[in-house]
Amino acid sequence: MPKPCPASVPCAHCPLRALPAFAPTTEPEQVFIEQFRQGMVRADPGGEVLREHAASDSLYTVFSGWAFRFKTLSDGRRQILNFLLPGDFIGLQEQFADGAPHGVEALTEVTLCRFPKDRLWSLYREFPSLGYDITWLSAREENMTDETLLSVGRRSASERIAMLLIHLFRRAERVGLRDDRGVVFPVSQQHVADALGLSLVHTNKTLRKLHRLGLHEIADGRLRLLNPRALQRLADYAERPMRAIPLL
Amino acid sequence: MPKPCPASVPCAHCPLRALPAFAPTTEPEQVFIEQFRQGMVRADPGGEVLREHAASDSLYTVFSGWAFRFKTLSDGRRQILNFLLPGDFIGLQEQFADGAPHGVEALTEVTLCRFPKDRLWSLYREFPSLGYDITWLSAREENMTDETLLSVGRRSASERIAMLLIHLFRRAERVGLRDDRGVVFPVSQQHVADALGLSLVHTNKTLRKLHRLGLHEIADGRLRLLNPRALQRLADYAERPMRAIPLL
DNA sequence: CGGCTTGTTGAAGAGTTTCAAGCTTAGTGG
DNA sequence: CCACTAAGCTTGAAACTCTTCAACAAGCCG
Repeated sequence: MPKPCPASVPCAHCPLRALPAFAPTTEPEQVFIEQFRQGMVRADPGGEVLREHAASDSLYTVFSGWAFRFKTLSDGRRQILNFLLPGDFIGLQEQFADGAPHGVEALTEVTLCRFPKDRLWSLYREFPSLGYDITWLSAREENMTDETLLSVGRRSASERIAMLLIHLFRRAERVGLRDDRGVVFPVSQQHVADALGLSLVHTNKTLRKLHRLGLHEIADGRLRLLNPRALQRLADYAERPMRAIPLL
Repeated sequence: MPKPCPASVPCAHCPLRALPAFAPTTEPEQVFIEQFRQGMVRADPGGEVLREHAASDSLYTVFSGWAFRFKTLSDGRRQILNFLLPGDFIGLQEQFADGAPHGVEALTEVTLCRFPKDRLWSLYREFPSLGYDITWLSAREENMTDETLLSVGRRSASERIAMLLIHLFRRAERVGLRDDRGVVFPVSQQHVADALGLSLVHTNKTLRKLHRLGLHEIADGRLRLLNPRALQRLADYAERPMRAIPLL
């Protein structure tokens, strides 16, 4: 679904790998990844990266931009499962199901590194350490989904929003999306609503309330946490140091 | 936390492996698993298998009985993330986090096969195919959590309950827990409520409503689906053939 | 300029929670 | 053998959070 991308950054010069957020790879690993990769592709804002229920023959790593995973009910109700930022791996759930159990849509322009699904097994065979890394990424993603499930199941609207803002801020910050005006934040209120199981109207009112209380500010596609402490208290969120994670 | 278990079933005679629900393992794989395993342990109903936030040095596969994964907020609100049935793998999320991001509690008496966490990497190195299987199990679990997130975020109380009943029925059936009186169902209404992000009272009323409509019956610790079609329609759930899954 | 998307607000209504109470069953100890 | 207790299930009523409906404002783009 994503279109081919003219330019292609060699793994050796990948700006993501330079970030402290990502665990270092060995030389042979990196060489393998480079030849395993089938070039880069891109998708426009709102474009489909993975169609729900459809089969795909690719796996991806987000190189730049934002996207999200989602599921829909037949009458159109949509649940966003997770937001995808640079470094995130896409398509693993589909690897072991028949037909993508969820869709992936681009939030901004997104560029992706593409990998062949049918050769994943060879990766495990030839580089067990990379297989281990993929499991790691999978477990990490599950942890994030679990946290969201806790939010949606047991937190109030204000608490959910506080949680989401902190969480996305941290994640964006880690991949270098922060400057003195906050972090890039291409997420509409409709997306927030769909991610938290809330209606658009109530999301708007709650967001306004937190803003009025001076907890955060969203302007010009950027998010700033004005009172992180209060947000953390509201969300019942304990900050934990984040480990460096693998990057395929 | 679980206690040692006197008897120990050798993998070669494992009754689970005989079920069509599980993918066959090769002879050398099974030999490896057997020596990788550190015996069997058990936990009583209500007992802790994994303590939330605590470190553990074990991974487990459920051999018999029911358990569940959960997270709690500091004021006690609890969200059940998933139910665990025979064949399910426990502890992978913790492998890559510091401290268990969720707890695991026994619902019935549970027996588990225990594996050493610190040797997981050696499994990938020596038997990449088993590493691949573990990733598979991880992706499958994520799929289940995603489905629950869709339920809790976007389905009404009746729809959620219909979904849960179908899903648990299917899973229990697959591991041989069905007879002519339905499937074993050791789940209290409080558990249903905590799994679906509902209050106990509303769960009760909704459950009664579905029962009054003749959709299901829960009695003597057993669940029977009296009108699976109607339940599926209500839950907007499309039955898909389930693949055989790996068993460690 | 008109059309589209996103954000904003008020009011009414529905679904769900909370409070409060009683019921049944199984287990325990006198 | 029978109180007594504890856990789970059940029900009605009141309160509240969140949704739906409806309308308008602001910004962007062809």
